[in-house]
Amino acid sequence: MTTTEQKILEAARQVFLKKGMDGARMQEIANEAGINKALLHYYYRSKDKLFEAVFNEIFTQFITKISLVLLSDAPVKEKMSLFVDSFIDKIAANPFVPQFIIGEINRDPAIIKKMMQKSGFNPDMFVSLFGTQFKNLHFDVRHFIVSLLGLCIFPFAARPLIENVYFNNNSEAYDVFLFERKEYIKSMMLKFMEEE
Amino acid sequence: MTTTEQKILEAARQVFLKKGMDGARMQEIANEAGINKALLHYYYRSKDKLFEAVFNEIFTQFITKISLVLLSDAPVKEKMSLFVDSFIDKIAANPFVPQFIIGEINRDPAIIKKMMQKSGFNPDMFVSLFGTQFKNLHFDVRHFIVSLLGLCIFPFAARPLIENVYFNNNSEAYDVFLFERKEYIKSMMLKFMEEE
DNA sequence: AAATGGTTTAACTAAACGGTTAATTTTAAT
DNA sequence: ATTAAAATTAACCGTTTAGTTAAACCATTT
Repeated sequence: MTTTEQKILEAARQVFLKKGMDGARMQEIANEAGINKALLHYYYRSKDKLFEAVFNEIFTQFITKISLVLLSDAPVKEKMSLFVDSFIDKIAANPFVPQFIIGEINRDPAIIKKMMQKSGFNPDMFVSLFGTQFKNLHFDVRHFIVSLLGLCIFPFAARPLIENVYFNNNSEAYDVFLFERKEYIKSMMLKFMEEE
Repeated sequence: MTTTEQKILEAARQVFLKKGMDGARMQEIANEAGINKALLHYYYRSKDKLFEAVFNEIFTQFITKISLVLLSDAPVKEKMSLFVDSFIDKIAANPFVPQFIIGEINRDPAIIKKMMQKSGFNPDMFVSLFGTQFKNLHFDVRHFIVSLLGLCIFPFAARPLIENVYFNNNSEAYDVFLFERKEYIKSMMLKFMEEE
């Protein structure tokens, strides 16, 4: 059984994910949840508050996914492979998430601080933990992680464009491309990480 | 001397770039241009038309930049280096462009077709021309280009987040990071392209 | 100097928006 | 069964929004 509050959050999640804060309408969220608009304000006082709840949920989930694998103590190459596989699977299951997060942190950069402390993540944690794991390599940890994220996220965020240019808007063909992508990224990074 | 029409387009460009279609307000564009709001409708009938003009300008400029280097007949490794350097410089001079394009093509994927034909670019052109240039390598052209774009664009699109997590919101430090990025991407791709 | 026609403005309109209110229904405790 | 609290709704409110209108401006032409 799902409570009304959950139904609202789920509906808000769907609408906000697709349309973003600026494009979303309270009425549409209410319709999606199958309730009256006033009920949104009953449970979440304002559009801002409702959005914050949705963003927090999505952001926390996202950053948790990123950190879980990376904070494990597997060997770096193996860790990288694990990350690519699980991360791309995760995005494939929630394809709107990357573009949503990217859009909203650019709309309101201040939201990051708020979410970081709310979700209990400490920026230092990332730097130090990733750092100690990777320090034996001559790679720059930050560039390495940013590269990994960019390689995984970009094909989802820019999907409509790439799908048009390279796949003639064939959606199934693009799904195949996204599936192949895991192996491509892994082989690319492994070669880069080779010591010769 | 700049005409009112140009002033409007320039103002609209600034506002749309920062806030996107949904977040932009005609009044703000009018203020930015130092004119009356009705004048916007005099030159560009509607918000949609004005946005289309702005998007077309930005998109055409963007895709032209991408294609110019890639369509040259330089050797692939050299071409890749040229591309990374010039592309990152271009984005650094227009940091809002990537996020803007990504956001808007997701909001309205249909806009891509419209822009493609308006700007005279033919999708086939990319596939075939890139293809013939790269076909001697065992690399998948599409994955290769998507990787290159992701590596270059992502640090700009996700700047607020990365700047917070890795640079404690030190903007100058992040500019250095972006500058370093050119060399990092090039060395990464060169190693990947090596035949052993 | 009167008329013309493109340009610009202030004032206005209608619709959409986020949010409120007051009343009604449902739920749960006594 | 009665009552209080929680949940839900319809109607409404004030504001904001894109877009319109009619008149004023201003340089050229007649």
